[in-house]
Amino acid sequence: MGRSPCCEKDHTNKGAWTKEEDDKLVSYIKSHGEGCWRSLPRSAGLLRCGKSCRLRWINYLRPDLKRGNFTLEEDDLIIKLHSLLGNKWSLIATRLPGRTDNEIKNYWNTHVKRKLLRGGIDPTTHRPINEAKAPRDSSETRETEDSLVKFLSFSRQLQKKESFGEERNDQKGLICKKERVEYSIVEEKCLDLNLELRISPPWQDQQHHDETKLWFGRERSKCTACRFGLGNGKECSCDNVKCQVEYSSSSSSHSSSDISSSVIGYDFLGLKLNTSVLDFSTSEMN
DNA sequence: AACATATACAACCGCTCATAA
DNA sequence: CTTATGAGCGGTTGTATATGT
Repeated sequence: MGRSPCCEKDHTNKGAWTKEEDDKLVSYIKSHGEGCWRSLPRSAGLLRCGKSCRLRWINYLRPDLKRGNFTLEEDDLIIKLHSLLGNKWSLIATRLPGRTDNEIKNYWNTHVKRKLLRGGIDPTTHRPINEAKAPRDSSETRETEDSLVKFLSFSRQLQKKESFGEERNDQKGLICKKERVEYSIVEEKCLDLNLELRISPPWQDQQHHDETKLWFGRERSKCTACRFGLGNGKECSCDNVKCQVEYSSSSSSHSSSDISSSVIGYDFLGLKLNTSVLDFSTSEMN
């Protein structure tokens, strides 16, 4: 026995919303609030499916939506979050106030994906395209990070130039150099993603939490493994003394040899991190 | 000007998950 | 425990607009 349909399809409008429908939906939600989407269309006098109303409200009519082009910072954040979370658009959207999952998804598919490809990065794996199929090890983790940094730099230059009317040369997407504007982009060496992610084990104190925040912020420059709390483990590829101290203190209950199969902590989403390589697709829910 | 193709994005569809009965 | 239901998510499609030929 199949599920009953979410709404009566025969008597509902489909396709683009009219101004009148928008007004009805907005005024109804303003006076009654967001509630039962199934019954809302009838109550609001709309010949629409509840799902359609919800989508229209969330993606287009909500007053707190930020319209307009994505900023460079939003661009960077989306790329970084996607490298961590994959196609979890709703999670990504929670980190971009005023942006919806649908908007980010569309933006990704129409803009970011193409830019990554142009920069030689596989948009799915966030790794260099020519190495996308090779097995991952610590040196490649570092290369991936380097590629990401290079791409972000490239992306910024491209966006600046495009905004000043630079021409793109043929299908290869090459930039034609013009004398007019030369931007010197000083790219910070570290990825400046400040998610306030707390991947460290829950027993750790506030001081450590503050340090973790620092590390994910601009102040520290660490390898990927260290930023994910795996410092000095086999994934660690930097010689950051701070990483080594951190690793030895946070892993006092287990040896470095067994960390790969241990629960190393919980991230901000409540995902249990239990492998040496941060892989959200296989992490269990806490 | 007319047509073809590419692009952007709103909207839809089918599925999963959470929850109440 | 099972089933029905609503909410939400992510993939896909449809369509308007822009650009190229």
